[in-house]
Amino acid sequence: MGIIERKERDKQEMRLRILETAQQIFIEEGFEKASIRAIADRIEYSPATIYLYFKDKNELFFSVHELGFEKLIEEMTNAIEGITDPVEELRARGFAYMKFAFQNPEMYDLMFIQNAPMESMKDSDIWVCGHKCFALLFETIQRCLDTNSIRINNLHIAVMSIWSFMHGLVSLKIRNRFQKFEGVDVDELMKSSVEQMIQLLKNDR
Amino acid sequence: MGIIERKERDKQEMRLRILETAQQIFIEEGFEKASIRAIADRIEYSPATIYLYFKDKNELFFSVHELGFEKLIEEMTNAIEGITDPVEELRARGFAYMKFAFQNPEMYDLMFIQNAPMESMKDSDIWVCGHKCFALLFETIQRCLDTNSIRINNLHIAVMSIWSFMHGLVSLKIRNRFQKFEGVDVDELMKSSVEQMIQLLKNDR
DNA sequence: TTGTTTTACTAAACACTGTTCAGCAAATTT
DNA sequence: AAATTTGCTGAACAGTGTTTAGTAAAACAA
Repeated sequence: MGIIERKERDKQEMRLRILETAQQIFIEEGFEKASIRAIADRIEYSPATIYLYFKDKNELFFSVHELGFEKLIEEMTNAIEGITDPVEELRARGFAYMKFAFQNPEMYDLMFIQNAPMESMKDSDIWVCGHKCFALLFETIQRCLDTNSIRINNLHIAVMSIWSFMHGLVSLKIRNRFQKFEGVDVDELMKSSVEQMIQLLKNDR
Repeated sequence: MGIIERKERDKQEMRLRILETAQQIFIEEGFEKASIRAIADRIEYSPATIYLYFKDKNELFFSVHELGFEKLIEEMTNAIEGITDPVEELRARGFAYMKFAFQNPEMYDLMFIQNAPMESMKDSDIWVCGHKCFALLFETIQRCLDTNSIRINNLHIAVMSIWSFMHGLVSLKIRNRFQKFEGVDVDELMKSSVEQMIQLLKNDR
C-alpha cells in the first residue's frame, strides 16, 4: 500500500514547488510583488491552494528566508576554506557577508531586515538556519579570542559588535541611507570601512 | 484682501493636522495600522481629502519622519551639552541615539529602516533633516580626528563605520534578530558593546 | 462493480489597502 | 444676482491576505 507514501511525496513536492516559485518571483521582482495571487498564478493553482501547504504568507516567506541562509552559509564556508589565521577568517567571512548582500539584496532584506519571517515564529520555535549561521560566526570569533588576536575579550560582546557593524553597513546601503556620502564611491568606502574595522580589532603586538 | 492669506494659513493648518494625526496613529499603532483611511477617520474627513495636501502616502510619511529627525537632533543636542572632550561627545551621541531608538522604535524604523520615506524623494530633493543630523555626527567625529583622539584618520570611513555600528546594533534589536543571545540581557549587552567600541576607537597614548 | 468516504482543490466572498475622479455645495468674485 | 472658484467627498478601481462552502475526483469498502 504505497499510496500514502506517494501522497506524502506529492505533498512535499507541491510544497517545494510553491516555495521555489515564491523564491523566484521574490528574487526577480521583490517582496512587494511576490503576492499569494502572483505565486498561485505562476504555478497555475488557485490562491487558496497555497494555504493548504503553508499557514500564511509569513510562514511561506520564513521558508524562503531559510533557503537564503543555506546559500549564505555555503558561500561563507567556501570563502574561509584554507584560511588558518582567525582574523583572516573573520575578514573573509565579513567580505563574503557583504558580497552576499550586494548580490542578493532582496534576500538579505528578507533575512535580516523584514519583520515577516520572524513574525511566523513562535517563541517555542527555533531559528534553525539563522542559528547555524550565527554559530559559525561565534566559532570564528571564539578562535580569535583563544589566540588573543583581537582586542575584545568577551565573546558575546565581540559577536554582537562585529555582526552589528556589518549589518549596519549593509542595511543602510540597501535601504538607501548612504546617498548623502556625495561624491564618494560608497561601495569602496564600505570596503575600506570593513578593512579599517579589522585593523581596529586586530591585536598588533 | 487678507482672504488669500487666511486661506493659505488654513491650508497649512490642515496639512499640519493631517501630519500630526498621522504621527499619532503611527506612534501608537505602528506603520501598518496608520492607513490613509484610519488617518482620515480620526480627523473626520474623507480619505480623498488627504490627497489634496500630500501627493501620496510616502510623501506624508516622509514629512512624519522629518518630525522624528527634529526630535532626535534635539535630544542629541541636549545630550552633548557641556561636554568638551570629543570622544565623550561621541559616546553621549551614541547613547542618545540608542535611547531614542529604544523609546521610539516605530519612529526609528521609519527614519532608518523603512523604504517608504526615501521613495518619495527624487534625486533632486534634499534630505533636509537627515542631512542635518548627519552633519552633527560629522562635526563630532571631525573633532575627534582633529584632536587625534581616535584611531581612524579618514573622516568618511570613521563616520560610516560608527554610524553603521550603531544602526546595526539598534536595527537588529528592533527587527528581532537578537533573540538567539539566549540567557543574556540583550539591552545590557548592547550598552557594553557600545562601550567596548569606544574603547577600541580611543587612541590611548 | 457498486456505494461511501476521503482528499485536493477552487470560486467567491470578506475585509482590508492606496489612489483617482466626477460631481456637489458652499465660499468667493464679478 | 449670477458666475466662478474652492474644498470636499462618494464611489469606484485595482490590488492585497485570508476563509469557507462546495465540488469533482480519487481511494476505500462492500
